[in-house]
Amino acid sequence: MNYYTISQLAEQFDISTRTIRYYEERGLISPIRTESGQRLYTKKDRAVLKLILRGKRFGFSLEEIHEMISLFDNDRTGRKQLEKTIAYGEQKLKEVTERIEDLMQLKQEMESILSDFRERLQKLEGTK
Amino acid sequence: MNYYTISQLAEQFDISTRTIRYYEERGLISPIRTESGQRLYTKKDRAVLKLILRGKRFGFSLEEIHEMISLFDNDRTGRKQLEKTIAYGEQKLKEVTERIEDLMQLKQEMESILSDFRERLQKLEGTK
DNA sequence: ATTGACTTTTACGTAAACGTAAATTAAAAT
DNA sequence: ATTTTAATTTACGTTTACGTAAAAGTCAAT
Repeated sequence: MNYYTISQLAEQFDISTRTIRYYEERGLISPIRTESGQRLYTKKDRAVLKLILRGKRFGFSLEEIHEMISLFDNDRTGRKQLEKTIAYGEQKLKEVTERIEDLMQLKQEMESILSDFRERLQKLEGTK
Repeated sequence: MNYYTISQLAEQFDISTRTIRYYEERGLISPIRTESGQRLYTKKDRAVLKLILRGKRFGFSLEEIHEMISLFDNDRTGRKQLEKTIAYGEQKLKEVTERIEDLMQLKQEMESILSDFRERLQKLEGTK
């Protein structure tokens, strides 16, 4: 298993190193360190970063993303903990589903507006 | 046709009046005024506000939303303008489609993680 | 007519999510 | 060995999207 440096990840995702360090400040990602203190990122860290960026694109706050990440990498073994995690996950799943439906409606509207514009353009072309 | 006051809209959408005035500051919404200067919102204004809030839920910035709104209420008649508007709309439509696909993938992943957790819970229940 | 609820503008404050710069140290390249 | 490039921490700055408060005018109800 080999590692990524911070600038490699920054380049891959087209974000700044500051941004990556900021996510670490906020507890979202935890790279290991070399003896001299340099950060090294595993594939898993990379995957987490990808998750963070995806969450951001959907308008989730870093705090929300933080919670969702704990859902993913969490080793909760207790029954109570498991139930809590499942309940939280179900709620988030519901939110995601709602967003999808919402977005699909938006898509519909945009398509109808677009076809309206296209029609107008057709008419203009006709009278040229 | 009758009007809404700012606090009526604020209540309907569960946002502050400050927020609505801020959207106006940014040029996203333009209510008419009474002689004394009070803002009055039409149904159309209400629809625009709804659009803004939806855009926000999807993580669009007010600036992006502004652009998308001009797409909706815009009376562009020139051929060049129409073509530009259509091109912009198609691009946004593509973005929305990508987001939907992205979200559906996220949904899949969450579902699989959840079923994994549920399985674990089952096993725990079994050994009780 | 006056109280109370609502609205307006102006303006300063704030949290989130970084940007940017400085000083220092380490790694990579020549 | 020494330049160049990349990394680290610290810390102050900035933008977006509002919150909050003050001062003053207005509308609605009693």
